[in-house]
Amino acid sequence: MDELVAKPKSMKRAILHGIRAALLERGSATKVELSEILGISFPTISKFLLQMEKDGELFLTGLDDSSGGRRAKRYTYNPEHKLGLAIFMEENETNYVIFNCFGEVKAQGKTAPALKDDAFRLLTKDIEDLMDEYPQVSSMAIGVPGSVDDGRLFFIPGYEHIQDFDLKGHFENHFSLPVVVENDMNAAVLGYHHNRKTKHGHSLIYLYSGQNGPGAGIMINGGVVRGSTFFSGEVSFVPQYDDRNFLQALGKGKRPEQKVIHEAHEIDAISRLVASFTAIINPKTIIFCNDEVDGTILEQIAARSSKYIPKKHLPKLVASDWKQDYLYGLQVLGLELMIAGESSQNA
Amino acid sequence: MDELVAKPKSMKRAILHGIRAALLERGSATKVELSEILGISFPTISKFLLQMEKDGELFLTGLDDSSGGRRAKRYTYNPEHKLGLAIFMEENETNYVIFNCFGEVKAQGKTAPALKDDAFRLLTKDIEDLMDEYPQVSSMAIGVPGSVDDGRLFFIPGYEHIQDFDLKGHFENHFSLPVVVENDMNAAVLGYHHNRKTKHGHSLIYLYSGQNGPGAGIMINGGVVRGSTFFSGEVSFVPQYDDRNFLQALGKGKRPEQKVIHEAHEIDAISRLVASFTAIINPKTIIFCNDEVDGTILEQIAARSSKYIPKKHLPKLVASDWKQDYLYGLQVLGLELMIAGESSQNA
DNA sequence: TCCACTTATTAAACAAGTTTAATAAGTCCT
DNA sequence: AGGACTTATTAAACTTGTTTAATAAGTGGA
Repeated sequence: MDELVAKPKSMKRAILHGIRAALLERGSATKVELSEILGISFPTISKFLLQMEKDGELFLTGLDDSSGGRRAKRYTYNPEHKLGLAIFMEENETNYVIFNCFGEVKAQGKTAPALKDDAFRLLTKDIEDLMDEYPQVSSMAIGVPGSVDDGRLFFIPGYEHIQDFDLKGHFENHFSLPVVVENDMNAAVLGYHHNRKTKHGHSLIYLYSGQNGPGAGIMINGGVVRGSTFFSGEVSFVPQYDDRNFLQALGKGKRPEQKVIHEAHEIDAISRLVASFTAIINPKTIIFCNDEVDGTILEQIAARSSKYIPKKHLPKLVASDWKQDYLYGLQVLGLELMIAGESSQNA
Repeated sequence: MDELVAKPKSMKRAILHGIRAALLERGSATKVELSEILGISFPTISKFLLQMEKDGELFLTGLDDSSGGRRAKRYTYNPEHKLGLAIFMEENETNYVIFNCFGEVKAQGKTAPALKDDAFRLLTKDIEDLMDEYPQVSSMAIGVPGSVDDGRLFFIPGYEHIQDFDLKGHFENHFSLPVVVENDMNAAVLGYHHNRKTKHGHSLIYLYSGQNGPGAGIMINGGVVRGSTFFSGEVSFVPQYDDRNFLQALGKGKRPEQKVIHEAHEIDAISRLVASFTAIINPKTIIFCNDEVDGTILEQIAARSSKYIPKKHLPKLVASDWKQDYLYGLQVLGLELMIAGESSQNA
């Protein structure tokens, strides 16, 4: 009940943000379209587009076919105007991707694993070189396999020495550009959400039964669920049988190399988890990794789940490319930062 | 990625809303305080307060002690300026409460059970009389024991004849004032949230093991969780043991009159549910009804839960007055509608 | 080809909140 | 009691987006 949202101060930024977002979402637009979409008057849109065109932030890409009168000018966002950098910190390597505003990958590569030891200096140095090569990079999105609290590495299992490290602050200071740090599962669910253009109100759960134990990224009411101690999605601990929780029921460890899910006890454990999700959150969709399940398995899970929950309430079960959703999620986060920034030319 | 928020059109309403909310939250305020809290300039605040004072919407209640200079005028919201009506639809009766902006109850009573048969006409008539007596009522908040989709009664178990009835639309048309309809558990968790001034980001779960089977109201990221088929919180169905879900584990039906939880199998079932909540959502607090548990029981549940989940991640377990939280939740919803309205005098 | 009609764009008058300067109303110290 | 200093309030100039009117650029039919 405090802090008003609609301050005229933030208008300029909000309008700019809206124009950019709308333009990127639709690929191109006319001034009238933008005015209608954003609920901003035509003259104002006009003024902003003029400045943005001067700055090279957008192009005039042609004229619409006439609908009976003067033909409308159609504008397209310049995808190369700003670039984004996404960094994936994994156990044995750190991958990076440089992408433009359309999400097209401009460059990618691999650098030293930053999590192990105190290899942050190496990573920082590598990024410095990268930034020299691509000076148009204007935001960084970093994914890490652990819990994050506003850019601080709250807890990353196996890497206690970097616990509580303010990764966001570190890079923002060093490179003077906006940085966002996010947990890998949360980034993946966000990526899926945007990629499939899921409706805003729909809740999603991304379920991953990796070798470090299963985890879930949960999205409700358009926001990622973090949990009071950043423990949300740690579904290993869900009690499922008289004397076994989800992790124990999966019987992991016995087959470290075997990724695909197929045994009956696994199906039942996952189905019980689906039932728990449904009875508690009732999500629209549960997403599995497509290297762990296939259509047949999903059908088996769906059938088994309906033993526990009325069928009509069960979520849609789908398989998706985790790696790709993860990347897309980081891109979305980075893009958001790029879009939110103010005008380059302040004249 | 559409529909801008910060339209100058909505400024007037947003400012008015902010002033009202801030004034009600703090009890009273000076112009400078409001200006700082809301981030709105002093002259603007001044202009609005002038009009609101003319309209009788607030009072000048005195002067602050000087902090070295001219003493500041202190304004207080007039709690009687508008009244709200809260209606509780229950199985055997319909209760109503008329309250002012401070949440003080001005009148209350009981009327015909509206859910049974087609007794809506009776209820509508009763409310008409009530409105004649209290013409200052300017919002209605209705609580129902079932799922609600934007004011429509999506599903109320046992009352299929009113399924899909647009309760909100019905009353808004009839009385020409804003109406909100909410599920009872959701209203309760909302009420607890506001009553205890829980931080906005914290998630809460209100757990109720009523005689119609248990249910939960869930609040995450400041919003109520509804579920894709309005099935969220139906925790009966959570699989917990080899061959029993939560409802079956509670062993309900055997003791219809016995409300208090105390048997070991109940404790374990609830503890497993707490564990599931924690592993999935990791809420800050789980609220029980104080007529179902006491401090000892809560301690037993906490102890038992820690067998399933590391202690540091377990939520705080508290008991609260459900009826009161429910009322408070409806008041909050009604108040929100009252506050959101525009100025009475449009001159 | 000219003219009536559409639709896009530009220009001018308005509206509403902010910033900055001026004024009013106190307090505290000597 | 009188002045120096603080703080609240009011007034005037400014910024920025909107509304409304005017102009430009096309289209299609006689």
